[in-house]
Order: sequence, then C-alpha cells, then structure tokens
Amino acid sequence: MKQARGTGWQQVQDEVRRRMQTREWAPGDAIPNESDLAEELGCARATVNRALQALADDGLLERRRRAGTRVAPLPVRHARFRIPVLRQEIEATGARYGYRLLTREMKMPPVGLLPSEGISKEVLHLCALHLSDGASFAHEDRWINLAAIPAAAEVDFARISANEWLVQNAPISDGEISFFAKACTVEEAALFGCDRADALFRAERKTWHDGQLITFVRQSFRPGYRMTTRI
Amino acid sequence: MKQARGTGWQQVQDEVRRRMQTREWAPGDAIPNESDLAEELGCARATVNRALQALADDGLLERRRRAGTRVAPLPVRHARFRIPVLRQEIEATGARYGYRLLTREMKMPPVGLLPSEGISKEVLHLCALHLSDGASFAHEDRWINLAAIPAAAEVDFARISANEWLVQNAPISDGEISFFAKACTVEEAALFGCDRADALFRAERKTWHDGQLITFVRQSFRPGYRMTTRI
DNA sequence: TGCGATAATATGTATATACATATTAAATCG
DNA sequence: CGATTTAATATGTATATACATATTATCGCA
Repeated sequence: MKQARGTGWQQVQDEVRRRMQTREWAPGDAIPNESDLAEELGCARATVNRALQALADDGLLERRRRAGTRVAPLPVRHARFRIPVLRQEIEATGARYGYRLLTREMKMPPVGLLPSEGISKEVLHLCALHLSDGASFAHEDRWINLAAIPAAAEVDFARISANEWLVQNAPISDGEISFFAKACTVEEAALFGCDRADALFRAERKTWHDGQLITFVRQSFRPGYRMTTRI
Repeated sequence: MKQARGTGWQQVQDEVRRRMQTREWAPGDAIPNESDLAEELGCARATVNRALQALADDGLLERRRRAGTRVAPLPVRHARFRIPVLRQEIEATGARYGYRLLTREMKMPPVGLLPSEGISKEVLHLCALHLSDGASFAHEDRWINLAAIPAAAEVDFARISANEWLVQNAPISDGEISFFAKACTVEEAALFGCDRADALFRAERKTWHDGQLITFVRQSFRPGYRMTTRI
C-alpha cells in the first residue's frame, strides 16, 4: 500500500513526544497499545512500534510485553555523548590539531594502576600532548599491554597518536570510560600554564579484546574544558 | 515465512561486530550491501537493515544512501550515559537517599549566570544537598524561571527535590547538559568535609520548553566522584 | 480459598513487497 | 570538453502478515 504523507515513524514519535510534553500522557502513565495508536494515527503497527522503540531507547518510555508502554516516571535518563576523539574535537572548533610525544618507555605499571588485570610483564608507557593551535589541549598518559598487541612495541608513536594507531591495528570488543575531576599536578600546571589549584577534567578509558586488557589511558583536559551535549 | 533460528537482527549484528573486531572489515572499509548480506546470512534485507541501523546509531558504522555502508574510520563510539538522577544513583549503591533544602529565595540571577535567556524578572533560587547515608553526596544550586512555571512559587521544596517536582510538573522539550571540573569553594569544602584544594566534578543542566528556559541547575559532586559507563 | 493450568494480550521480531530518497555514475548535448 | 540530464543503486521507510515471547488474568479444580 502506498505510504500516506504524515504517517512516518518520526512523525509518530513527534506526536508521542508532544503528548508527553503537554502532560496529556504524564510520567508514569500507561499509553495506548500499538494497535490502537496505529489506528488512531492512521498507520501500520510496525510504524508505531519503530517510533516507540526509539523513544524507549532514549529512556523516555518504558515498555514491557503484555504490560504495555508507559511514560518513564523519571524521564531524560539517557544522554549520548560522543567520546572525545581529540583530533576531531579540536578540528571541529576550526583549530589546528597537533600532537607531541613526550615520553616513551617500557616499564612496569605502578601498583594499583591496572588493578586485577593480571598485567605482570612490562608494558609500553607513553605520555603525549594534544595541541589546539599549538596550545596544550589535553595531556595523555597511556599504558599499552604488549602481551595483547606485540606490534605496538615496534611503533615509535612520535608522528601518529596511540589512539589512531590502535584504532587501526587493535581489535576492540569492550571498553569502559569514566570521567572525574582532580586537581592538577605540578607538571600539569606547567604544561597548561595554569595555577596549581586549578581543577582538571579527566577521562580514563580501558579497552579490552576477548577479556584481555589492551590499553589504559588517562586524558587530562586543560582548565575550563567542558564536555557538553544536548538531550 | 517462518523465521529460521539464528537469523535474528541481534545475531546479524553480532556477526557484523565480529567481522569488525577481527579486522575482516577494517575501519574505513566498505561492507557489502544489505541485499548481499541478507542473502549470505540467510535472512531478509529488513533484518540486516535493523542490525546495521543499530550499529550506525552506536557510531560503529557510517551509512549513506547509494554510497553504502562502511566501518567508521574512527570508532567515535557514542557512549550513553544515564544522566545522574541522584536519588536513583544513590539508591542503586544500596545507600539511603536523603535530601535537605538549604536555602530558598526569590532573587535576581547574577549577571552572566543565565546569559541571553532574557530572564529579567526574579527567579526562584534553591540550594539543596543530596545525601548518601547521611553524608553529603552532591550540592545543588538551582534557578527556576517562574515566568515559565508559576506554580513552582507555591512549592516549598523542603520535602521533595526540585528535580522530582519539575519532572512531574514541568513539560520539557529540550535540554543541554555539560560536565566540567572546578576547584571547590570554601562553602563546599565545609559541606563535603574536604580540602580547599580538592577538585569537584560538576554538571550543569539547562532545560527549555518551547524555547523558554525552565530551569538551570549546577550539581557539584563530592570529591572522588566518577561518572562511568561501558561502551 | 489456593494453586496450577490455560487463555488472553501487548510487545518483539521476521518476512515479502513496494516505493521513497539521496547520491553517484553514466550518458547526452552544446 | 564541460556541464547537464538521466539512469542506476544502496539505503530508508511503510505495510500486511505471521508468529514468538513475556506477562498477566482467568478458569477449573481440589
């Protein structure tokens, strides 16, 4: 059958959003089932299903078989962030991206840095700077598990950042990222030209492949950095 | 036709993920079109479409009409965070949630706090604490635009947090949230029992309805707080 | 009344089909 | 040869249909 205009799943979604916003359907309320909605809006159930699934995916609806669909009691629960890929983030501002390797060495990771990952051998430790128009944007402290990626031992990482090399060369199956705040160290104060009392926004990421830790990286952003998204 | 076992869209997705992880399909590579994949995997094109759309939604694939589908050159994985809904976050740890209103007053917002929002009248200003087992977990500094939500003027917010009241009573169409780090103030050091030099993780959120600002809130988390997610 | 079996129901998914749309490649024309 | 038109192609979407699955409600029976 030909698709009528005004019955796309996006429009169904908009209509549902509208009813939630106007409190016609308030938080906690059950909404009509898919078949009824489809009939009311003049489209197929599959179209309504697509719209409602997307809303549930965003955390605005809660759906359970047989129990039906209801407006999430506490909406706005999921926000999506693009994980900072520094080159892109910097270039998106119109600035010139720069990368500088500070140190590269084989060493044992400090006790407690990679807790319970079973890293007993030496790992590759890199420190690098990401620059925005020549100014320090983020400092990166990275540990690469050579047992997982032996090829990394042959790379000097002076021209290509570890992130970009790993993306191309290391399969990844799983990851964890966390964000937190911590006062800057003396070295960081020098790098960023900031006060010792300044707070830095930091991100730590671990990535695994088949349960084996590939890399751990801590990125510290220059003072004043904000991670922002619309919801 | 009856659905064969092993041809669900999740399984198609798993297979595509596997091929990306093994570098059979490397970052930047084009992958077969939906029809070919469907034939190879023994399912309908719609099933492949569902799987690939979900992967594109997660930032692992890039898709363009006619141009086809390719593995994202930089796995700019779109991480999802649950926006800190403090009651839930605290109760999820097994701790008892507590809420305490510190101040409630009508006042003009400081210049620059709500830039270019056209707030010229008085707004409701609240300061409150969120407690985890009685200990300070997060401090909240909130401004509510009474022009948008006049009813808020009648609520004392001593027993119910502004967030929970607003969720139930204020329609929201749009929002922005940002995270950053900032050294704590003297007041915060007292609240959290921490050192003046400690850095605090902070979140600022603005919500609008039909272009009108409803509320602005800044939440400052206790030292050591981490926002974490798997990707 | 209490419990287990069974029916009813809403969502979840797969499929074939048809058409829409964006984009690229090819063909055509001045 | 360059510009413009046209065709080809991959994804995007809507639909009817059929069946799967989870969960709740109900019925029958002891």
